[in-house]
Amino acid sequence: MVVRERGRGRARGRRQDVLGHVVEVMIERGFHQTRFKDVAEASGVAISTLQVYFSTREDMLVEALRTSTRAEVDSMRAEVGELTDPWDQLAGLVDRGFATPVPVWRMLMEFWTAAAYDEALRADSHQLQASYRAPFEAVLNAGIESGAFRTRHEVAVITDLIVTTLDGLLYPRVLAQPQPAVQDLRDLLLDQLRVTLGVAR
Amino acid sequence: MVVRERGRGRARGRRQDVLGHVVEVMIERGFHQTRFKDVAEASGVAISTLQVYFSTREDMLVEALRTSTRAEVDSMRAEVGELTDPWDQLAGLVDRGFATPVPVWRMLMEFWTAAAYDEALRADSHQLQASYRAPFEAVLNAGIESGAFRTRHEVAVITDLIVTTLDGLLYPRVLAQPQPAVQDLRDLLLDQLRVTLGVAR
Amino acid sequence: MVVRERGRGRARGRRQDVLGHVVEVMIERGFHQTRFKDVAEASGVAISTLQVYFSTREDMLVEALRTSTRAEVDSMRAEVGELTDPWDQLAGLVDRGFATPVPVWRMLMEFWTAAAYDEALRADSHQLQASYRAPFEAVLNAGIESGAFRTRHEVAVITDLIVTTLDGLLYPRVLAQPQPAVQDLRDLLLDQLRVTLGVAR
Amino acid sequence: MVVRERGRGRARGRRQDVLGHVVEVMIERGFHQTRFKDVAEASGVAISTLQVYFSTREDMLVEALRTSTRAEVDSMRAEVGELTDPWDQLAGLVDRGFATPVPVWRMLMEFWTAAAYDEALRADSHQLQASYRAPFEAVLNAGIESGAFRTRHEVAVITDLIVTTLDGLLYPRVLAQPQPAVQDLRDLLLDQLRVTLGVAR
DNA sequence: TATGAATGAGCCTTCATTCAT
DNA sequence: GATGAATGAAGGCTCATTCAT
Repeated sequence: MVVRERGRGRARGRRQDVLGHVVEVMIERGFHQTRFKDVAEASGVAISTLQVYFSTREDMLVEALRTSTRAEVDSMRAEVGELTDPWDQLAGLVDRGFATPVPVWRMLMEFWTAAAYDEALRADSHQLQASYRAPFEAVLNAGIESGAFRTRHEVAVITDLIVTTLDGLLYPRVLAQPQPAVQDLRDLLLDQLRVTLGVAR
Repeated sequence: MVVRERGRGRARGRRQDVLGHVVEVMIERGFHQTRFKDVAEASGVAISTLQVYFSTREDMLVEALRTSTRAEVDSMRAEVGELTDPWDQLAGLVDRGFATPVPVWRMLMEFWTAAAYDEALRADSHQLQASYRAPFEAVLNAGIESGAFRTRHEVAVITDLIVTTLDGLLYPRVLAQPQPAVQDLRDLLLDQLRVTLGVAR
Repeated sequence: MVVRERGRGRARGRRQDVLGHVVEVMIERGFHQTRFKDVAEASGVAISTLQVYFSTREDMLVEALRTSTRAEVDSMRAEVGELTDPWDQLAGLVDRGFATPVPVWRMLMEFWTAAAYDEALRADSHQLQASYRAPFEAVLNAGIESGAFRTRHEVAVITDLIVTTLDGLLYPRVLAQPQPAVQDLRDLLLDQLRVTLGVAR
Repeated sequence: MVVRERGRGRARGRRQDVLGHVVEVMIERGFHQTRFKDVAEASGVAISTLQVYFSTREDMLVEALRTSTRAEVDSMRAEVGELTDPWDQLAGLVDRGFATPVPVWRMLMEFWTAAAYDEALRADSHQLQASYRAPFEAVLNAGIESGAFRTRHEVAVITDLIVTTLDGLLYPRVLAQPQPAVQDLRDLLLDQLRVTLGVAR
């Protein structure tokens, strides 16, 4: 029923479209450098219309970050769930993390740096972290329960290690730093996890 | 050498002082939110004087980031070198990383996010990364040569793992996220490194 | 005549209602500070509907002032006429002026200040003044004809004195100035009028 | 020493000049219609400079009103003092009031209407009223003490009557209303005051 | 008739920068 | 060398108004 693009609810869809453009612009120019003008040009929507949609520039940017980061984590969580073997699932999650495209890293960078100066966004970032960690902890717990994993470390700590390492990829990827070599790093990390979880090679 | 405090030297000293204030302000307000006005107020130096010192706002901020990040890495490298046992040295470096104070993380965050949009700063960041990695690689190589470490992984990759994990602490610390539990994470990381390097508990 | 509440009549009634709200808002915020938005919120009518009613913001405000000031003077004129003794009538008019409530003063203030910058409103203000003066002149003339008043001054000038004094109350009342003391002022004014009109105490 | 128009204190004089232009513009366009742009054009000073001088538009307007109203009252008070006979002094003050030029009335109108919506200005208006009333009360008291005036009314009330009547001239003058006839009104007012004060014709 | 959607015009404000002292 | 004065450029925001339903 895309046909009824005209009528009272038309603005709703356009608003959503714009949010996508906001993220694009933000990735290209950075949070604080993103002007209404930029988004207007990128989206073809008049500045004043943007203000009707989002009230304030800050609100626009924040909403864009909120929705896109949430969507990103949701898509990750959806993507796993299909595998059944605990180790495969874990490795899948890790691989997903290593495969994060640079634009997504940039978006996260904008989100987190903005959060460093914004109380509300910081709270959001905590929620986001919890959402991101959940699948890891779930898989680890499932593996332990099923006997596939055996470890003397706490699930939370193992998750810490994985997630922290993945987060540590952000700047190297965004800044195109020569190190780390992701493939080798990924192999080493999984190697160590096998030892830690008592999984045969 | 207090003598050259007058003449050209005095201005140089004042300039250096100002750079410290620039970093302070930048940590508090963020790179793009740091105005001449803020630095003038923090340092007690008139705006026009700041411009005499640094020409442009961007130049001022970039110089401040460059010098302070370099100083930070230099101080870290100086701090090690005293221990003799390879494992102790490695653990020392790791502990140093875990002990990084939040303000330093914030400074790094500003540096790296700025670098994401600035070619020159990005080059700087590559140099900085090399400087930061060097002591880790040196210790690892020394340990291998002395027979203290035995591993089938490349030194560069092991360094990748350590450094990436440490970098991954940045946002959690800056954003005061509940996870990771640094102490436990540190223990797990060292545990795994012991296995990887064939070091007895 | 509730019947013509539907059709063209209903809109007319709603329009009238809105005019009342316009005056309310104008008294609270001032002529030039009164936005469509304010009136829309106060009246529960959509902005675009207001524009259908009144075309332009200025038109809306002007119409509201015109109708409300006229209504105010009309009500005053209606209120008198009942007393028979000329002096009582005159005193009644004066008392009515002294009893003018602050909101009415504010409305007049908005009307007159707007008129200072609007030719059409200024013409209205002249008409209004004439309407307001008429009862005073009528009473004075009647009193003179009946022999109740004896004076060597012209009726118009006496009216001037009364009306000007009453007008002079506007800002003190609106601004809640400590002076004048209205009761005492009223007594003194009437005292002097007795002398001027040759009326015994 | 007008010569040192250049140097550190140059801005001071320019600022004062601008305030005059602000009043001019305000008289012509009204308080709320006075834009930075208008003042910039009238004074030849750049908008941003105006903001350096006065910070905010509102501040600029308020300061202009404050200083000009004060100056106006001061000049009135200075102008009297020269006469010696109490009645002549009183009549002089009244005549001064009747002679108030329309631009001054407009300025007062702007001041008072602005004060109606601004707490701080309202306080100013109270002060201004006190300053304006003072000479009237002084003359009345002096006349009573010297025996030139004899009255059973309080000085404050007589002052109320005079000042209120004068204030009542504001809108008629600003709006060029046909009434009152100022000369006749002035004569009647003075006639009545003679009676009230027991002064022979 | 009534209203939601969209937009351009205009204004205040912040800020870096130039200039003169 | 250091600083106050002045200004242009640019962005956010408010608001009236037009258009389509």
